[in-house]
Amino acid sequence: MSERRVTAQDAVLAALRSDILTGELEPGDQIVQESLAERYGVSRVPLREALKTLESEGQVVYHPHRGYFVSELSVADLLEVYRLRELLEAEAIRAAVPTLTDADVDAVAELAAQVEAAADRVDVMEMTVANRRFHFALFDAAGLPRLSRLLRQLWEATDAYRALYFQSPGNRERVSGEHAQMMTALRARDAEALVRLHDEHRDHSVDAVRALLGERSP
Amino acid sequence: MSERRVTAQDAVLAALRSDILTGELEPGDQIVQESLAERYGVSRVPLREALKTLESEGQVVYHPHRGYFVSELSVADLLEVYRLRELLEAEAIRAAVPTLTDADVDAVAELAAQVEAAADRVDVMEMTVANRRFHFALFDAAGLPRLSRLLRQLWEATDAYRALYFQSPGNRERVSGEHAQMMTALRARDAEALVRLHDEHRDHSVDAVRALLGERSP
DNA sequence: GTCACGGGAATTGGATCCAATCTAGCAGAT
DNA sequence: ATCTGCTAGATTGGATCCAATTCCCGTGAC
Repeated sequence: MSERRVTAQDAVLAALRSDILTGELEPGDQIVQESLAERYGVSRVPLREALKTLESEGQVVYHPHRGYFVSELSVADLLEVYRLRELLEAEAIRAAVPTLTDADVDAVAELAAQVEAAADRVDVMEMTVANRRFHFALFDAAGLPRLSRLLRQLWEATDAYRALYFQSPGNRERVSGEHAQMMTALRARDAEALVRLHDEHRDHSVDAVRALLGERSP
Repeated sequence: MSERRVTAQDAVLAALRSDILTGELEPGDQIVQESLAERYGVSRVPLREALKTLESEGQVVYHPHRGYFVSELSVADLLEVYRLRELLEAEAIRAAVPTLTDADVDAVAELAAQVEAAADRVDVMEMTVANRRFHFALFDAAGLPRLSRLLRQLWEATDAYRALYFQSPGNRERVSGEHAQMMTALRARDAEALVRLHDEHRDHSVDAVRALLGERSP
């Protein structure tokens, strides 16, 4: 994972994620391999390998002999993602909090500051990335790599909507405030409070994303 | 999923799973694409696509320019898999039980009978397959497709060891007995009892698999 | 007007070929 | 003896080409 990105399939995978996240590729779109490969400047082989990993994450769906399509997230699917996140993130936080040193907590605080800085600059893309680093710093600290991986899959499934969520100034402000509360609980090593704050934090975003989904496909 | 298997990559994927399950490909082995492709009678392209999906399931690990290797399951990883299964299966069962009709319960009972029949015939491979159908009939009834998919991934990660578990006559007998108890709880629509039985059921297999792992890599 | 049925274009699936990278083994220096 | 640097072989990564399947659209029968 941390190996330097050299292969074309990795570059293509990153490009695909970005295109899905920015809406360049919209839910329901067929992915025409020939044209996309040309756009990325590679052949179809590495593109297809990247698509296979996106398929297993549920970001695209595959129909043999018909091709890959950007997944359409239904409301039911969205709610399921958040329900599973609730379950798994609580587990991660409870496992992580007791193991964190003061230095670790400071590092997490630094990441929270980066999220806020991006919010102030109204850099939505950077905020999305920083926000993810902040939350996963906590999750990864649990030392349960499989759990981390499952959570990454679930987060990626709703990446497109999270970026939209950060578009609104009100949401950006709320996120910063909630992160600050979470840091307080974290410094107090109060795992249960942190879980509760995390749940509220997530509930706010699910409400917003659900509203977005509703207007898009009524 | 349920589309008929026509493409070579699907066939190769099934073949790879089977080879890993039977130990034809052992943990730690490098997968030499050329020779494996030849053995399966296909070119390297569909093989590589199948490997990509196994990679995302954690069945194989991938190092750029070095290749794919069959994953080695550490004790820590094993315990993590079972810990996550405990969490997610409880959720699935609680969601599923209230929705099941009498006909559904009968269908599950039929699957339990198939497991027992395979056990009596000492058909380990068939027992593995039937056992999986039995448990997932329950999980899938929750109507949470993402949850089902995560559980499939977790089960697949330990498939190789489950087959070993069924090798022992004692284990086969215990499994049948525990399934019977679970059916009783299911008929009573007692989700909590079912969750508890499921946990015990799982604990037994984790103990056995842990013992296997221990003697293999001390 | 609707439906069934070709037939050709578009698209995907897979095979083969070449380039890039890694690995193993040897030669030589220290 | 050990370490370093190099070369040759093996292996993977990617591009191109051909085959197989699907899709789209026009034609004709009713």
